[in-house]
Amino acid sequence: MAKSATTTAAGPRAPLTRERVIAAAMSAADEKGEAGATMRAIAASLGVEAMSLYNHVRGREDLLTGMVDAVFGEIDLPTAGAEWHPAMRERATSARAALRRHPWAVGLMDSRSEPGPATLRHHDAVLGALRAGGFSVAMATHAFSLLDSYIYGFVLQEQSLPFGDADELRVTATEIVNAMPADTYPHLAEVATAHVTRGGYDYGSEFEFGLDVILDALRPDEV
Amino acid sequence: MAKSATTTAAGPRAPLTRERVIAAAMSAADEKGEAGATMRAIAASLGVEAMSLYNHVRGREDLLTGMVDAVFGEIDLPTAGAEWHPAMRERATSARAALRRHPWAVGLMDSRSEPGPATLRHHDAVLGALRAGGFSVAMATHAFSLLDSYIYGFVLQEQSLPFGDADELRVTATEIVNAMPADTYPHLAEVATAHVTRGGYDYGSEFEFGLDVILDALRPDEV
DNA sequence: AACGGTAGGCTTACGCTGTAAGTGCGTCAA
DNA sequence: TTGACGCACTTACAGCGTAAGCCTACCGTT
Repeated sequence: MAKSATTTAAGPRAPLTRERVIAAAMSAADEKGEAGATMRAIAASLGVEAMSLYNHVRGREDLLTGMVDAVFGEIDLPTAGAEWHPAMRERATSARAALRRHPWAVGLMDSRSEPGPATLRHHDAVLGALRAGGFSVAMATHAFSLLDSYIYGFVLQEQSLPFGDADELRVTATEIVNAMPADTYPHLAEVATAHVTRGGYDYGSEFEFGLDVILDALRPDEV
Repeated sequence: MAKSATTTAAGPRAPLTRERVIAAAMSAADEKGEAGATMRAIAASLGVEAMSLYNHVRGREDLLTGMVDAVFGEIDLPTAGAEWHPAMRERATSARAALRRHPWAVGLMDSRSEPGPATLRHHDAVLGALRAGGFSVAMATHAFSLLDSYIYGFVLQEQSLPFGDADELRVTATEIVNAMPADTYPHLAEVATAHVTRGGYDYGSEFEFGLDVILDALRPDEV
């Protein structure tokens, strides 16, 4: 079908690369969910057959690992000379944004144990910012673990909420208040009622709250 | 094959139920990973054909949702009259233990938006403990979100580490120090070196550190 | 004692998945 | 001009979730 154009001129098809394959897989997963990003679907979006992908990727698992690494590549690195406190704040916000752009990423992380180059670079930069801020090696590890746990966990919760924005929350909360037998889950009902009456609540603002609690509790150790 | 025994006596096969199906699926996933827990494999472990499961479960998605809910059912509820601080501490430990027993659970959570009854009961009890401890509705929500984010995120990280215990960490750290081009990831190298020389570090203790930071930063608001 | 309904197994079949294996073309080096 | 090689292609297969329909053992009624 595309045979006629294949002459001496520059090929009618951009060459496949590992990066292009991973990028196509990410788009497919963003649009149709992780399960929708099949080898055939990814290949089709590149105008190619499924098996051609295997020239650039070891298999599906390798592809998923590459996708996760690419997400880390999208997170802003802490600026070189900046103060650690605002730098960590910005990084956390950027990380959350990247993980929300690619909702499949968090769910993939727990099954991947070999970090890619972008992941390593990112981790190294964060540790560096903390060390430069006066954190000891041990304390930097503590802080890093705590901050990242919070970020990943928050996004995980955020994605499993049955509502997306403030309006949907209001609708959902109303349904809950009406549907619930009133005293089976009294405290959930209390929270739901508060949101129905108050409204305008965005779960996203919870992220700021927790992040500030953690950042204010952390500080470099002077030894 | 099992035909002969089918007489008037009590049936040779325990009746299938949703609970038995979910329990079998959990065992299968614990042993062979989420991907290994196929409908056919689960059915086989119950001495039944795959399609029989559909009499008790709407489909694979429904089954996975039930499994996640069952994991929440394994988490200890905060004791009724206890102080909120130790109660939250115990719940966090119990939650981490349950999520570690079933490594597939965290990865499943982000794709499931309808909480099951055990999940609701659990959430209600935690909110109740905080409210009883003097937290306002808003503050209880903050605290809950922060604590759960930390727990989920920590387990997520824990599971994607390329080592399991202190010994494996030492081996891995040694490999990293030896294999790394020394100055591509200087701060990672620094941390790895510290672990090689010091040793005996268990990542699990990081959990305690972060948990205490958060618990100490939280307190009920007196309004 | 005989009967009809129903619950809950079973079998079959379909489209889709990841991927092993082998084929053939386009390009570049000598 | 020729040889080799990279890379996309085709074919094929086992295993997946599940729709549809069948079959039998049980139970309440008559």
